[in-house]
Amino acid sequence: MQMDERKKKILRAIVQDYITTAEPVGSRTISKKFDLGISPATIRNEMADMEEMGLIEQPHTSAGRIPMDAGYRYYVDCLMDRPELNSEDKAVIEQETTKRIAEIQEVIANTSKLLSQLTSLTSIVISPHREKSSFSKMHFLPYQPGQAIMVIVKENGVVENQIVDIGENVSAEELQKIANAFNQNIKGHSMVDVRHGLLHEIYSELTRQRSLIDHAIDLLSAVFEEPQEDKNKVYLGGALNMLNQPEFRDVDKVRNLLQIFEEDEQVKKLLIPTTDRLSVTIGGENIVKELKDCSVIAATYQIDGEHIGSIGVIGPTRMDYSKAMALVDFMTKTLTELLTKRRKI
Amino acid sequence: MQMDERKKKILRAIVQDYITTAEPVGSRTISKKFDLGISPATIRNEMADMEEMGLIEQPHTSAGRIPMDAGYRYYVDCLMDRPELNSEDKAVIEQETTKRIAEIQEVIANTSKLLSQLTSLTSIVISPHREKSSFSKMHFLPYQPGQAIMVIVKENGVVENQIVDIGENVSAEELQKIANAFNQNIKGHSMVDVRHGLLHEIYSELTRQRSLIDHAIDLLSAVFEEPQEDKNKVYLGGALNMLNQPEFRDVDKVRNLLQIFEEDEQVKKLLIPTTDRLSVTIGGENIVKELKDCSVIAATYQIDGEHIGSIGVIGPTRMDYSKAMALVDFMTKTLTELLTKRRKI
DNA sequence: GTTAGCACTCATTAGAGAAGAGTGCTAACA
DNA sequence: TGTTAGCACTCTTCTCTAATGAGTGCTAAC
Repeated sequence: MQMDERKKKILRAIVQDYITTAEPVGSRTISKKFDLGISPATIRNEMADMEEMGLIEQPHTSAGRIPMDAGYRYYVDCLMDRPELNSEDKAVIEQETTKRIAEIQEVIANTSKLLSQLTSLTSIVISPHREKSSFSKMHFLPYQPGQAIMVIVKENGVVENQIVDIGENVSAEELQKIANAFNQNIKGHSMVDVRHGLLHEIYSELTRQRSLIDHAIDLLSAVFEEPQEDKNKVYLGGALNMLNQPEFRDVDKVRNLLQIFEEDEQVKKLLIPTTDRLSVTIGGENIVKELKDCSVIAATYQIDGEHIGSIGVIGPTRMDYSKAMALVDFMTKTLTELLTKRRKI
Repeated sequence: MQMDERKKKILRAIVQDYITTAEPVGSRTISKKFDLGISPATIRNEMADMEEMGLIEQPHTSAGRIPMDAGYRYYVDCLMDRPELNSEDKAVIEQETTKRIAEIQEVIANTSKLLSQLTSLTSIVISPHREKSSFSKMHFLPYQPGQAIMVIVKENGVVENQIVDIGENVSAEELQKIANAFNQNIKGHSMVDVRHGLLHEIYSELTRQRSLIDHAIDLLSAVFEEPQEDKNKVYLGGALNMLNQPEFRDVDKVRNLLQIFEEDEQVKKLLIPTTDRLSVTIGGENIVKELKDCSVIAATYQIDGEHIGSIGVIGPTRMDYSKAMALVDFMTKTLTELLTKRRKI
């Protein structure tokens, strides 16, 4: 069966009405609200066809139609208005993002918050992968007797530090030697590399200064064995917005949903980009099967052309795709811009 | 009216039964489950007395009794078993806290998680006040042409860093001079102090090296004017545990509750300690009136005897006070210990 | 002072009937 | 041949009623 013009108009009407009302849409409603110039009976015939095609369904015999996943998919791909940002939202974003912010963590947290506010959906932002960044340099600073501050500079401009025990009898000069050995060997390598092999090279390099080696290895191991805590940290915003959706009137559903939100690994799965551009995952297309009634709009943001994290929103399949897509798209660009600029601060 | 021994036993039975079943407790139930040696009729008479005293109430005429706030209060103050930790929980805590953890943030996040797990309630931990910590030292490290890494060491052992623009024509020696001026003047002062007055002293100190002053002031201002973002950060754990309580079968209640959890300021209010020791706030005693059906167990943790943050759990008034109090108490001590030890690492 | 017995209250549950929304089908119409 | 009006039918939702059951308060007996 083909989707002729009239069917398209009717499907479009069904999706749009259902998005705003969350009620099954009947033939009479369409005939009255949308000026299609055809009678309810005709609409009924067309709807029966589209039901056969798997685009819409009836919750029960005497109810109107609601879109199925395939119906939303067709709507998003073929029927929807071009996603475009309204000027108020744009103004809000620009106002919020011009604030100068020091911490990269905060930039991302703010992005998440803003996105959920504007969409009234739940936002997900995944921060840059920590292990991917490469080393640039390492320094030691004096702290207290027996301790030093180890400062690690990465090539992406992130600086980390840690107080380390060095033992009373290690001098500043010795520390400098360790730092030098370190700097010569690992510049440009990622943490993963270091942990998986380079450690040994540094080790053999350092055997020439026998007295330092034990300390050095201990220090390096301590730092690299640090659990990969916040690599790919997940920021969720507006999880509560979900509770305003009539889809989640039931506490059990709410619990199941929030449970998934609490597991970072699950949330990460949702944002795996399917395309290079804006990706839209509808209902059952989701990898996480518990979210078969939710849709995800996602995109990746970049630094210097490299995809380093993801950003997206999640909501019921019955969401305003056009608005959500416009906002995710714009926020992705904004975030890319912000992070690229940040590097130069 | 007086609370004689028999009334106490009955109230104790009501509270304990209600805590486990969440159902109103009838006179027959008490007579059967608890071996008090008196008939339901007698229990009914006593219950009528206690209802008059405002300790218990009936949800409706033909229901059993449930404790009122005052009833819980009396139970906690006079009737409850001494809060004592069971050995399994203790073992779990000890196992979890012996892991070596680098970031103070993470120590606190873990504490929060652990506490919610063991109590099946929602945990709240408030991190140390950032502005209160005093300066110890400042360093500059080379980074890229025109930029340097500024490392700030606080007296509580926290180290922060930031990449700063210094202009192409500032040498390493000049930076060192700035650092020295800085170190001589502000050691032992808090960020607030610096912002509110010391800046000028440093300024006049530095006038002797006229060429450096502009840079110095700029750098300092930039760092200190940074918004006080994460001062008193709030960590919530197991907010979902609340949804398992029959008290929150209703989505509206869930939303109201989670809404409060999302506002850090509200959550902070809950933990304002009322006593120096473990504080128990029951139902309507809460400042946040939306939580009139919840109780909060809270305590403050310390570094070197100074109260620097709070820790607690929140749950329905119908909670296992004894267990919750034992756990909060023990975790407070554990956290104090962990943080004190950390300073010496 | 304590207890047994009993009438009473009120929430909860199940079932029946009415109302309403929307459909599918058939037959008439252009 | 496509469109429309009319109508019977289905299924949900709401309301009302009756039955059930838990638990009480009161009274009278122990």
